[in-house]
Amino acid sequence: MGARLHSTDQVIKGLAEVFREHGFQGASLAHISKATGLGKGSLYHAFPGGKDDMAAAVLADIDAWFESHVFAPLNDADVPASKSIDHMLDACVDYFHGGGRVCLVGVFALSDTRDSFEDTVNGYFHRWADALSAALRRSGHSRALARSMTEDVLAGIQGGLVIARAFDDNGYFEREIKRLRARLKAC
Amino acid sequence: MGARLHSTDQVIKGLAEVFREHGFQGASLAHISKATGLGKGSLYHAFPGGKDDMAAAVLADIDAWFESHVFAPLNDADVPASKSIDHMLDACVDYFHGGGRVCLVGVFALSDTRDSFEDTVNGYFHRWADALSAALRRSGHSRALARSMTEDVLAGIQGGLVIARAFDDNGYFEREIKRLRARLKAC
DNA sequence: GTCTATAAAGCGATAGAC
DNA sequence: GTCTATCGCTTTATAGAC
Repeated sequence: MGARLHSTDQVIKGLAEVFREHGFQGASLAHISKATGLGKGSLYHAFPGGKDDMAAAVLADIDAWFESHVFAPLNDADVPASKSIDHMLDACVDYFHGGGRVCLVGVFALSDTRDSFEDTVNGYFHRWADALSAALRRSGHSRALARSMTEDVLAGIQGGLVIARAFDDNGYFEREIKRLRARLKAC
Repeated sequence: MGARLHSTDQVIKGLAEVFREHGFQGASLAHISKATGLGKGSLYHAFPGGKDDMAAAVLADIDAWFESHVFAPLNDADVPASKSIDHMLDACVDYFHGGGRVCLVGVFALSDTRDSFEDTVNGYFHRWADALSAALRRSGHSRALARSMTEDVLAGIQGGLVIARAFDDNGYFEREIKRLRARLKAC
């Protein structure tokens, strides 16, 4: 039973949990009501647009977290690039619970839900890529190499999450992060 | 609508298309009926267990394709390891339409559908990992390095598919394959 | 702001004619 | 083997009391 946590933030956390577990289509209002502790009436009062509004709110929450915890440090010229990159990988391990939590943006990217949230999904990965590329350029890499490494790292993170979940093995994700860290240092 | 392609193989191809596009939950019998050209009665005659049976048939079809086109060559000691690995990457670009087609096994791994098909999902990636590791060992790498490279490659492929779809950019996947190919050669 | 009751539509699945 | 008609249930969403 949802432990009646009705602050806006807690509701969004509950929503995120349901969408991550069941995907957009599988997240029924019955599941959502149970996870948030709110009845349908309350949910539609808070999110007049229904599930679409709820998912948009969750995505905006995720986006804001990554913006402040990951993208901003990467873009900050006052932070040493190597430090902000290390911090990015630490933040990923934390955020994705060492591989036990899927990336909702990635899940949406793979589903037909993608069409409804195309700009948000696109923007999330785009800003991540731009920020990491900027940090890599600050650490002396060419534009082309920075871009290539960035693409490789984003794929490694998302793929690590997919396979960690397929194997139900968080270690898989953590080893992938370790490999990415080494590769980013070595270049 | 569906161009009345009622051979078993064509039906399974239609099913696969629907599951890839909409996921398991989003693949309604209406969609499935349209894509296969078969009515509900015919579908339940062919798949008495309903959607679960249909998805299982699709997964078995995918599994068989990879087994014969990818895993078997990788395991074949008579084929030079470098050749079977190159062939694996070519097969992936072909099969996933250069990044425009998602990996249904990966999609299922991320969804709560995973629980229903746990063994199949697990087995698919496990046999892939074992086959690639075997090829890498034949090409002279230590057990540990072969395993690490294998994990990195599988993550790169799956992650490349996720982000290529997020950006709607097949080039992303193809560049990731190129990077993996270079890394596998360089080691 | 939260709830219950209810509407209207779509769902997976089945029955039975052909 | 394929179809149509139908069942029973769940779905999203709304209305209205409190």
